[in-house]
Amino acid sequence: MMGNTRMKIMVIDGNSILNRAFYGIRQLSNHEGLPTNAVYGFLATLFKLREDEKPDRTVVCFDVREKTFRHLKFDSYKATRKGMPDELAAQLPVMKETLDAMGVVRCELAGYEADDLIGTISRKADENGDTCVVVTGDRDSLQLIGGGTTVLLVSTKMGQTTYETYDMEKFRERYGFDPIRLIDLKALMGDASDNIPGVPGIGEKTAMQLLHDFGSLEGVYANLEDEKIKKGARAKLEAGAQSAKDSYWLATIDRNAPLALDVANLPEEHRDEAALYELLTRLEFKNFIKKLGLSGAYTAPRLPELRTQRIQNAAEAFGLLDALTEAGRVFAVIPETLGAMCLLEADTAAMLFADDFADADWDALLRRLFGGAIELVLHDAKPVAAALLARGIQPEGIVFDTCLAAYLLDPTQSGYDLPRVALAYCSTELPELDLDDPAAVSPLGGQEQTEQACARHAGAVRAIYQEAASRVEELGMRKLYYEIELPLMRILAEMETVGCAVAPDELRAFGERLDVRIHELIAQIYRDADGEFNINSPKQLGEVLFEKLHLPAPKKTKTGYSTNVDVLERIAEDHPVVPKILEYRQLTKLKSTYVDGLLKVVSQKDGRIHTHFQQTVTATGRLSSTDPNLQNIPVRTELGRELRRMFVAPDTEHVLIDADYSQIELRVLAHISQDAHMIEAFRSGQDIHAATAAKVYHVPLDEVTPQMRSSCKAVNFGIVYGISDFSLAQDIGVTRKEAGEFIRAYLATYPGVAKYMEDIKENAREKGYVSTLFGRRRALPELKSKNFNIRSFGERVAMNTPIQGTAADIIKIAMVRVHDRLLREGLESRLILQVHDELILEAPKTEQETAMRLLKEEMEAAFVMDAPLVAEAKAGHSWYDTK
DNA sequence: AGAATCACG
DNA sequence: ACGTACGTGATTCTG
Repeated sequence: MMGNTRMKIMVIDGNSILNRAFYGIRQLSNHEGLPTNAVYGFLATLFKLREDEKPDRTVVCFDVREKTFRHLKFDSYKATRKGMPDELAAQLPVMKETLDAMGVVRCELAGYEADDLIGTISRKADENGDTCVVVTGDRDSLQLIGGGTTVLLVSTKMGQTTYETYDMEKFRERYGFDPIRLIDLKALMGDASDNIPGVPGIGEKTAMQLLHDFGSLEGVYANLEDEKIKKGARAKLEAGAQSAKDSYWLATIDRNAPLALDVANLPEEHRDEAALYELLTRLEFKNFIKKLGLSGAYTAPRLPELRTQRIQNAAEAFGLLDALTEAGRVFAVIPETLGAMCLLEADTAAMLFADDFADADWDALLRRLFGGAIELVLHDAKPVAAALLARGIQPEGIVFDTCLAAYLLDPTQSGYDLPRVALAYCSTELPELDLDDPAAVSPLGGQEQTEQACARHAGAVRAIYQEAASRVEELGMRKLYYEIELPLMRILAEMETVGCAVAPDELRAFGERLDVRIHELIAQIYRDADGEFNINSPKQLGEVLFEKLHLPAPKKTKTGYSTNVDVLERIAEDHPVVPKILEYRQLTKLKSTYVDGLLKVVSQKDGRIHTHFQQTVTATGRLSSTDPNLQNIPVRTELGRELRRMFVAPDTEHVLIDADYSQIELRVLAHISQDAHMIEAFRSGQDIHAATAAKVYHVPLDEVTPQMRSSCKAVNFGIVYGISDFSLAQDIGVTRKEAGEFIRAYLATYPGVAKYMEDIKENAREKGYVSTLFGRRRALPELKSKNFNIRSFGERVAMNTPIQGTAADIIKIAMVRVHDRLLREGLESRLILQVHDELILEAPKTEQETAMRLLKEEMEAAFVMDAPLVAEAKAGHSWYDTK
């Protein structure tokens, strides 16, 4: 049976591919170069290649890291041979375990490198009449090409992995000689990276020429007197004869390693699904679990079996809710449409669908459920709360939100949807469930499956709750969770529901004005550039500016010329088209992102804009705003600021009230660092940037020039971000050295700040995390990275997060206080927006003065600091008018 | 899907 | 010596 059919065997250089993945990731400065990412990269490569190549068998070869046979002969070789970094080598066991679980054959042999094992396997495969695809990142292996053996070369550039198959033909085309002559080439020119000396003085050019003329190393030495060899080269070849011989031997892959592996009878792959699922779960490689079609069924289920109960009768439903009032916490899964509910208490999950009830009954059921008498635990409650508010139902009784808890416990995750959190907290794979999909809840089909799935989701919410609630306590985040984030969730739901009134006609008119000017600019730009092109395309724009018009190109991105505003401003004087492009950029930004973007999201129902505040996105604890983002409405340029005229009070009986904190982050810095000088500057009510300048320049306050103030303002900002001389120099336009001096002078002025910056880094390194004054945490594994860039980033984050995060905590507290007090005082004013250090209310004019005073008071009293908080409130008909 | 750009604090 | 400020989201182009 064997030997009759040609097998396709894929042989992989495990060390090479793993190393490649590791350094590939490290090249990307904003990626964390964690060794497990390299394992991920390796497996990704393996899966992809097996899909593309469809081999019958796969073998992965590894170096055994001690002495190889080459080391025995050449000490120098051993001394400098590049090994695998220890942290990566530490991943080898788990990787080998994974391969074993997949049923992939592994091959390693003491005293041999992976190269030699691959060479030997490919030779044997060839002898058996099989074909062999060698997968490696190492060009040396190209010498193995021939017979049934081809090489698939893997390379990584800028994090992009590319694959290239080399067969005999391709190699000859590329190199101009046979693959086996690669050895001769190395013998002549050497290889610094592999510490093969070659012939001293012979480089790539000469070596290629020699091989071309004489075919092989032997040929070269047999024809040393040939006239084609120049005198100098001849002398070098004579002197380096022994080195050439040694190098030839060093460069040769051993194809006769004493392998125990029976290449003719490689076993069929048998996957151990349970082990593989467990491993991939531990590694958090969920993609692979999905890709391989594994499921949690292979692990012992962590969640108990639940009974499901379908309720379609109104009396029974109200009875259930009465019973739940007496019971413990109820774990609920409810879609945003409010069209169904799954309520888990003890071991029974009750499932109710709106379609089974009269509208009035369903409404009453929702009111009862959220009436406050039942203690509800939900995952991601805000959308449900907002939907209830939109229906005029007050969402009471939500005592825990597992999504919010998971965010507080680790705010750096990329998302917190229930399946993801369930996997992280209780290794449970949840079935798909879309209760918003009318098909799932229609009486026609799939109901039972939906019930089961829903019960499992509710079960997961309970399991997460049990774990997360205690961890919130353990990490000292009880107040942060129950007194800030959870109440805020409800407030955000209200803000989203209320929305913000807009003036769409004025917005359209503004858009038309922009359009007129944009079209003028397009015509002028085409004329100036002597041709049409897509101005929106940085690629085409770069070609026009820097190739066609020959303007100096000051900077490049990884894909080509940089054409950002910094670059264009530097060359604005050099050609009349540049200022027009700058203006075009500005106007099209305003038009497409703001005018068109905002018009698209004006509600059909009430003509207002309802943003969504994200409470579980940022790593620092700030909110973010989406669909639309109302936290980045232009203000810095006069033209952009015009857009704020479109955000208005709904009628002449109302006003907008806007209050913002003055210098909240610097005040937090002063307080946290306890720097006496900075605290004093704030206490005395001075302009902080001017006061800083007076101290740094040693001049009286009234002699501070605008330039001096401006530089110090830049440093004040830079300090908060974790400054470097280079970036400061870039920002304020001085040399790097001057910027460095400036930072030194600044830190001498505020020694408490200097000490804080050092202390926080050390503290973060020791503990592995930083925290805000209110106990919000952010883990910082980056600080332990060997990669300078990653580590430096970690240090800047360690300096910045406590400041930005504490400021975020403070304004959240202010929001809760403002909201509570408006309620307590029976006012109709409503919070509608938050922009990091700014709160906006919509208020009846009759309440204007009261609300302004209240807003300022609550914001300033949110937290008593040594550098006291100051907030200024202003009122106006539009957001523009509150400046 | 990712890169480039630019809007905000 | 390294490569260069923290945190976001939307739009557009491109492979």
